[in-house]
Amino acid sequence: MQPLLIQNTLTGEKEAFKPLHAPHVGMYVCGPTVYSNVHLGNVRTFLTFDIVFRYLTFIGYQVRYVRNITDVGHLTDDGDQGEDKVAKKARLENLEPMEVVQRYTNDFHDVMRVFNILPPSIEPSATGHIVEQIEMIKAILDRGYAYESQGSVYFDVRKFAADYPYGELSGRKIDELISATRALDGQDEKRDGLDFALWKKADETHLMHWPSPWSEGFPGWHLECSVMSTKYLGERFDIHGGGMDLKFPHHECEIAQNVGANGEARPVNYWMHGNMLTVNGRKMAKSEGNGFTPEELITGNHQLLERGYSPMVVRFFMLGGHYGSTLDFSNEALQAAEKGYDRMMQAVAGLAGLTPSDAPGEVDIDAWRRRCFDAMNDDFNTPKLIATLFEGVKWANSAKAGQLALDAAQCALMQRTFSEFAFHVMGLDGEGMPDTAAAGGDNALTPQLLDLLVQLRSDAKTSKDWGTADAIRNALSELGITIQDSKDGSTWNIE
RNA sequence: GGUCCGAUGGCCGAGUGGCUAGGCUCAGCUCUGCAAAAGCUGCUACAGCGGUUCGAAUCCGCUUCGGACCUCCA
Repeated sequence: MQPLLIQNTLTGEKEAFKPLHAPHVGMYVCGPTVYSNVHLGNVRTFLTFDIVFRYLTFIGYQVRYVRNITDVGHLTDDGDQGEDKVAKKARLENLEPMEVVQRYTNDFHDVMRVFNILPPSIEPSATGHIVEQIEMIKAILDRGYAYESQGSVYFDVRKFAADYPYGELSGRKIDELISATRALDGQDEKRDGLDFALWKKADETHLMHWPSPWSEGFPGWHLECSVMSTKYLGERFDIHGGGMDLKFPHHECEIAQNVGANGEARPVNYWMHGNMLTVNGRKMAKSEGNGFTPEELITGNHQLLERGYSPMVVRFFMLGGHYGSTLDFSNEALQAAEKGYDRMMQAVAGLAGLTPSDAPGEVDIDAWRRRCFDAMNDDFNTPKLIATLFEGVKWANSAKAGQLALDAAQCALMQRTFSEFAFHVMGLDGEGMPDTAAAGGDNALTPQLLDLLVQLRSDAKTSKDWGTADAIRNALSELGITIQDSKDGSTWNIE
């Protein structure tokens, strides 16, 4: 097994990854709240953990990857006046709440598919686990870390903090939090401003509600993740992921709930947080109005976008930065990524048709391959991996130009390495490659027709009929097909 | 206000004490019927000021600027 290091946000250290029950790994990632379309920032987080999932699987772990769908329970405001986001949307759009949920769940799945983000092993929904959530509230009540108040149940943070560490993950201190919550009034149900809801009593206008021992109501904001991670991964599991902005209060509350319910002191061994996608240095968020949807990105139909970009280019762009750093979006950066991506795909395609040298190879492909592993083993460092792969791109191109010797074994190992790291681990789908581009076209005859045209042009070149040769090249160019000449003949490429 | 993080060449973006990624852009060259592609070469940076060290982008301190979280947020 590869010696993998993971930046653990719980400890702040980069630690050697040791699963509780190797080769099995349990991973939980906070999924989307399905009350609106996902934007590109959301996509980045799910991409981050897609890479984690893919790489762990690639190096031989059997991963149970749980990613939830939040379809109830997030309040729009703090305090008692809060309204469920799903219910609010339903009211605004005049829909059944579950209709809203279904619509945006479908949208989410579509987006994930477009970006080649793999589905998780289990995708549980909050509304499907109301019974379990009620059970966990009972357990927390039984252990004395929650109290009922007018039909609602709140987590007693101070009581909990007296027995267990609270704020460990986010580096918060209880006393500092107190002063920060001074502005929140009108919360007379709570004993303390720090307390958070486990169960909320629903008023008459609330659309989504369930019976419980305390009231007809709905579960609190953070409870579902505690419940579903425990149910499918156990009271203690390996990796919990999510966006940086969920660290506090969401993940802190999750830990408190888990510990409060069963006393297991360390429910999660490795906490991982993906950083934000920014636009002009600011976090992309719905409330900022600077977010765009994947569809807008692809079509280019948004004021921030000069034109559209393909999903794989966007994927490649995002992997060009480390998940733990903020990544700034710009048209310039996207266009640079697009060129780099195309160049890599071309080189990989060229590798397949390369004639190996009889002479022994001149570069150390084994060492290069090892450095690919090293990059990923260093906390999933995809930018480093990409840089390493580009060294291979250069060699492949040099070999094709007859300037570098690569023997048969080396060619094979390079192809295998690109296949594994570029396509398998990074999940690029090779859409820019001639074969697949043509296969994805409308007509299976396309490659043959193009081969024919290229052959005609080559014949014209041989007879020095430059007019015909250039006419064919120009005509194809207008159709978005480029012709590349080399010593071994000409090749075509769509787009 | 509190907590935390960041500041790298024209742009993006890795890199935690000496070996000084990578992509894009730009200039020159090679190849080419021309072009494109590709290859080669060049442009060699670490916000500022101090300090530690034989040696710092990398460690420490201060300053300036930016960001995230503290309220739903990937």
